Amino acid sequence: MSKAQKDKSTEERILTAAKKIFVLKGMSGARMQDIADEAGINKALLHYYFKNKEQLFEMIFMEAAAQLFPKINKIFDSDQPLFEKIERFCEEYISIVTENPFLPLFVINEINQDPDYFLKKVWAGKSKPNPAKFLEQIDREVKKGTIKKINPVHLLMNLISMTIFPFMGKPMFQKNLGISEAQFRQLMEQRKKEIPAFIIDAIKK
Amino acid sequence: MSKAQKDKSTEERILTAAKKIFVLKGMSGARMQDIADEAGINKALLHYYFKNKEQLFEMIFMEAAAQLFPKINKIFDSDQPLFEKIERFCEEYISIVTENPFLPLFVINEINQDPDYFLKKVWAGKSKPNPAKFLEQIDREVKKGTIKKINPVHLLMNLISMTIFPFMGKPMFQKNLGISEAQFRQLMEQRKKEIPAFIIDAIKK
DNA sequence: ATAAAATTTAACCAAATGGTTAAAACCCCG
DNA sequence: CGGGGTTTTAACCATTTGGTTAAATTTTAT
Repeated sequence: MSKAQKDKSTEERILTAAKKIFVLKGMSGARMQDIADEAGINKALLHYYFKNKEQLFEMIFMEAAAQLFPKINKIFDSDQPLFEKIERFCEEYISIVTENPFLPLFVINEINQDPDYFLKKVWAGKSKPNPAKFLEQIDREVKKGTIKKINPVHLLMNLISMTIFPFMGKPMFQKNLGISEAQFRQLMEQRKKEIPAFIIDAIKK
Repeated sequence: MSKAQKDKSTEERILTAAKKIFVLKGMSGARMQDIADEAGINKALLHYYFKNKEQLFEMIFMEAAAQLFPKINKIFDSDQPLFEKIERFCEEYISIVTENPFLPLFVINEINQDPDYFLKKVWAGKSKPNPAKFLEQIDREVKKGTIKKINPVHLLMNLISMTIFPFMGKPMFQKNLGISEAQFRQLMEQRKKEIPAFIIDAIKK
């Protein structure tokens, strides 16, 4: 059992352990025994708290998705100017993911396993994302002549890609560029400013 | 058995089937029975051709990695001017991945499962990537004053992120933006020009 | 035609895995 | 102290899964 868990309640410890294992190995790669071990308990007690693997997985997945998605929507749906939105998105998103570096790969993975099922689950009831507002905002700026002509979808893809992908490709980048953990963190910290600057340079007239 | 496979040799059909299943479900999610079914044969024959799951998986993974990595290196290591390299990379990479949309997620996934093992395997013997040359080239352009001051590592990350990520987030983008298969292909086709233009706009003085 | 190779059938095995159970031990609160 | 919820122990079960085997059948090349 890892140190950080000793004081927490058993249920909390199970959830923390399950998150770690599921996020690391995915649904099919995770073993209930691994989760029990990680939580410092036995399998019987694990099932005493959670009926089965699927139910536990769904809790973890939903929590992970809730950590990643609603924040995007809130920023994109706000009434800030375009450039400020871009800056805020990078800032907040990189902060979240720096603390949970494996979340994006995990979530995207499981979504790819069954897009209809998981995406319906994710925006069930609450914050279904409304990219329309953000896309229209870009369109307006283009027509105003504030920024260069660009298909808003490409701009959105560029923003999200540059923000998220480095975390998914982390081991690859690290091995190929000889980057330490500390250096990687520092790079990601820089990207909070670097990406908005890059984008603004690319689109402003 | 899918139509495209009827004429191919059994071994080829197994490899095609295995690629499809492994790439879709990952090592832990893939079932030997699924591969046999997909290849239109039975499990006994599958093991008649391939000793075990690990050996088969490694062939598929190596083939997938070989499809993705060496081409990057060749472009980055060439003697073309910077802007041409960027254009060529986007062009060729998007072409490859359009025909194999699940490859990047698959490879990145398995690399994350065991970075040391898989990355050692990938650059075993042959094309270990040499990003140094590309990074130095960027540095030279910066010093020459041709492009704005930028950390080459960020530029490299931006380029690779924008090129690859949209394929990994495909279902997410499709659901959220209401994009059909045809529209997605068209968007990716556009990105062959869009990304280089975007980058060049961002960095040229 | 015949031998060799490829393929199917079908049964089987062992290990891994998700899940259950019942009894005992532990712990905390009234 | 006593009882209710918690946790352990340890055995057990059913299913899934990777892998094997042997015999029968089909295909292919000589």
